Amino acid sequence: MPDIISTVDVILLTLKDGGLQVVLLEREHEPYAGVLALPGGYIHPGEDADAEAAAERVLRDKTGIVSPYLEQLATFSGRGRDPRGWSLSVCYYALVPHGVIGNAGRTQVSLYPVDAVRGLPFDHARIIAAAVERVKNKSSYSSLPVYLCGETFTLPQLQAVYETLLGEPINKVSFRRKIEAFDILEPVRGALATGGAHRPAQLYRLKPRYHKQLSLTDRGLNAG
Amino acid sequence: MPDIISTVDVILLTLKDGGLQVVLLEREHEPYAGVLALPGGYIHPGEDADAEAAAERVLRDKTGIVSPYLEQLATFSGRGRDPRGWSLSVCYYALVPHGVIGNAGRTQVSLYPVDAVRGLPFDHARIIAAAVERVKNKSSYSSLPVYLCGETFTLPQLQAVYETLLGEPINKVSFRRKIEAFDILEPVRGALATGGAHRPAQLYRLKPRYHKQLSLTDRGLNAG
DNA sequence: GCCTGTTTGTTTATTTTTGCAACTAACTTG
DNA sequence: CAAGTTAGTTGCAAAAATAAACAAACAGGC
Repeated sequence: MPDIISTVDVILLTLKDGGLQVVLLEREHEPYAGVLALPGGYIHPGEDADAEAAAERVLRDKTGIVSPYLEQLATFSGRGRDPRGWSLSVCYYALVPHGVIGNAGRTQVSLYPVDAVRGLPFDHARIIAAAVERVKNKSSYSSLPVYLCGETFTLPQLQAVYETLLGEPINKVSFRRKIEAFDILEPVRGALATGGAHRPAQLYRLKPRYHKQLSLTDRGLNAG
Repeated sequence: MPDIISTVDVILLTLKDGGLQVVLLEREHEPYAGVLALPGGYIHPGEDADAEAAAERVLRDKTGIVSPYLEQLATFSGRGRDPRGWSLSVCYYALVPHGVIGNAGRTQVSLYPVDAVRGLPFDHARIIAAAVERVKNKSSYSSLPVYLCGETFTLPQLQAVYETLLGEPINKVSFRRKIEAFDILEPVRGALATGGAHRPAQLYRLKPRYHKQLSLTDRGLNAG
């Protein structure tokens, strides 16, 4: 019986230049050596407690990044994915503010707009599409997008993040009502003075207990 | 490097006696031979196009059931799950009307209330809990529960299904509005005459094009 | 046969939520 | 210090969800 190639892949997403971007790395080994692909690697049963640990290891080793939010996306498998044979990849997606990429990065960590990636090996294009759909979908009823913001941020900034993810404008007061209902943010003393020639906005940060936990709404963050 | 045990498991759920029940089978082989567990088995790379095909095969071979709705739940993996070593199970959940269990069943196919399962091997209890949570969660904003109903059903019946899944009563007109908005049902000529000493209810069935496709709402099917 | 009980399905009214627009606040720049 | 700009709030109208009341359609008993 032929063996199964067991790997993990990480879809590391961030928001930059008004759109979702994904981290791609040049593959070191065959197949597709030198080609841009998702960070991934074999599961090391001796080293990894489980697949999520493997994903964390791969992400850390290949990009130097430790993401506060890492969630299993799905497992992609089958005969045709990998020229080496029947393969299985447990995929995880991570969301980070784009500031941490490049700072903490060790090798060449480059970002690519998710709509513009082409020529990816394996089924990585499909995997990215699935991750993007999941993020957009989850953004419509949860606090997920806060993981794309930095340590502190203003409500208008957060609203802009939601709007780019959802692809439509949101009513200001509806948005603030929903975020308030999540009850996951706390104001930081000291407003955002950033060179704006206008009233400074209040800075917020995630309440400590929500650092790794999402908040959901049963009504949805609708457009407006 | 030690090898990885790659399997699939199927959480086959149905609604019976006012609650979710799961199909468990006595394991044929070690470890835990003779113990009740989820239907599962090794992935056969030579035979299975992908993990979902493996899940369909396992379900068919072990229970005789082909489920119209089968969705990947998640992959559970790690060192401690299986006494044989580092293992990985891609899990799928299926929803069927409880009528098809036992009819199509070949061997001893038994149902157990999901709240009352105890002493399961591996991490099957956790897997079932995850599946139940997924089903309940998805029921709050989708047409998923129709897969628990038979070929035809009345709106009050469907509402009862939703209410047991969500664990709370739903307002009648709100419910009908939401279902209407899904636009997935069509009336069947001829009302439900079942021995009720009351007005008979209209029978509905899934529109053909929705036989395998969910319909979502962005507002949620709230309680009432 | 007709009254009663029961459940279905619809209509009407009330409350809640949402969306919009106008408003005030607070800052920078000229 | 006036003008411009964005932040944040308030009040109101439109829409939607909920609740209650109602009407329809059957079975069963008298």
